[in-house]
Amino acid sequence: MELISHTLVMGRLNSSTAFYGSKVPQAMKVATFNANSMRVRLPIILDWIGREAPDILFLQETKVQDKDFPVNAVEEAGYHAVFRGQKSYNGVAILSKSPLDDVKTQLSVEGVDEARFVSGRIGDIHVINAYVPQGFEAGSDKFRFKLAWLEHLLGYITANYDPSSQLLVAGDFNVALTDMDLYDPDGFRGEVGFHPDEQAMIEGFFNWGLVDIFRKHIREGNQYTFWDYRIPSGFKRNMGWRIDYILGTASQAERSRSVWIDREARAMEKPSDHTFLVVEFD
Amino acid sequence: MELISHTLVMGRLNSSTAFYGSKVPQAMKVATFNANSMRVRLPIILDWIGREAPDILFLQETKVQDKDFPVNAVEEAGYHAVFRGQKSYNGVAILSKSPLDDVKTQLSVEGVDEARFVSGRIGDIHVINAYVPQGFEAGSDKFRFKLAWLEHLLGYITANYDPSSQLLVAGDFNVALTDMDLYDPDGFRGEVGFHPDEQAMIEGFFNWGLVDIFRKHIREGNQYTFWDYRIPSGFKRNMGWRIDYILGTASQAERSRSVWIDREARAMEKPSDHTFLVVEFD
DNA sequence: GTGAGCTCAG
DNA sequence: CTGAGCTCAC
Repeated sequence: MELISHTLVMGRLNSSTAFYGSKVPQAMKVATFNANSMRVRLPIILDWIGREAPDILFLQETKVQDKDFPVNAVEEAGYHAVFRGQKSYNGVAILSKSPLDDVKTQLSVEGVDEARFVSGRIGDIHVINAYVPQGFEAGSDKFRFKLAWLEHLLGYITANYDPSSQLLVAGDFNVALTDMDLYDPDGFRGEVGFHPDEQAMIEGFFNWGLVDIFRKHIREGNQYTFWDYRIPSGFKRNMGWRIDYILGTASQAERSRSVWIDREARAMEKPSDHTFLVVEFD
Repeated sequence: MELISHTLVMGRLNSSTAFYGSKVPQAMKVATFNANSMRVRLPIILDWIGREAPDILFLQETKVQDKDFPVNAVEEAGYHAVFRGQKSYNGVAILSKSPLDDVKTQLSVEGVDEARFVSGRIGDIHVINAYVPQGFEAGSDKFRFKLAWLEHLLGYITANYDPSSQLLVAGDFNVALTDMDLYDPDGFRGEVGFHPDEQAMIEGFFNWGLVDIFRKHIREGNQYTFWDYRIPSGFKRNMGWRIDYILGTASQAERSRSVWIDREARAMEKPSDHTFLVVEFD
């Protein structure tokens, strides 16, 4: 499908198109993936979008400066790309079949302007891609920055969007929410990534009106999107964390039909430590 | 073919073999290759020995410590390996169909014991593999060390071998001898790699009785074994140097039938900056 | 330009 | 364990 984009509504659409001027949403597929290097994972990403044809793919940890972002390869695959990167760390991108409007790539927190945020709009669908700071260690400065960044993001959302709007917030939140969401809850309770202060921040997103679309559909545990490279055979032993999310306002949660985690992408050459989380909408 | 090895002469050969106890040399193929990393070039090397089936392959710049040398892969390809490596730099190895006897891996010069030398014997054929220091810059300490190392190698040869013996000395000498042997002789005259002092040292090897087997067979220029990575399209433009050699005593030069440089190996994935130099013997 | 190995971060 | 980017050497 193609989303009805702003430019189309503005009049460039020819009269034979069914949904001209309509606000009726169309089926779409959305995915998020912490690539852990756009350049290293480019073959996996091109293969994946070739096979799965998502309408929108949110990418985190692209670890590539804008001048080196592989725009051509992405465009040859039939996608538009918006991105903001920096040297070595962080970096986010949104690939989409239809171009993104109203693009924003900055969310400065405490004067720190890391490449962790991209937002935009495709037709009536508003999208935010977030790469939440990892936080290093509970109680550390980096941990406090993580909480501040989450608070700032939520503040930005409440100030700029309405719970009744069509909004998706996807990305790597670096927080597991419940005992179902990581392989050793007792071992990590109170540690970074599984700390009550982080979880309370995420609850704030829910309280505002965002829904964890994966959890709406799937109630089982042991469903992870991240496996630490440092744990020997961690993927095979499924010692992972569910820390990547696709959140949606009520309207989006409502029209979400199915959700799945692509464990196959981990069988490819040079897998990332994360994998693809996918939501399909009616 | 299989060379008549020491162990065979010692009695393990069955009586149907033609050359039992004989000193008559058999046809063999010998090659030298500066791998510039044994680990990175392993696919190229395995492919090459699989296709070309050399009896002996001399390798330089293996850049791998002995504990990490890919012995298994080499043995699975049907070769014995002797090697001496160090971290990051230098490193030499000899792969051979028949095992090498009387292996020596040390040639300490001025107290510096870098991994630049392996010698051994297969039957009556004595072999030396040398990775001569690059020399940095004419007149530098490293340049003087290069000359000292060459002098020491020649002294070692004259002290331990006889010009009438069957001796091969192969490797990367990091010296071009004449204007035919590099792409810009006037540009590099007197520079490291094309300096009269280095050339005089190599002449010493010839004066003792070693023959540059390539040059015995091929009189043309523009025949190179090394192309500096840093020169844009240097290989395509054939801006190279002939600095790798297979030298032999008179008896070996005599029975050398043909010599060639394998430019095809440079078309493979991740080519080295050097390529294979090959001599076939009757 | 390329490889090794180091530091930093995850 | 993995990636980036740095230094070093060639």
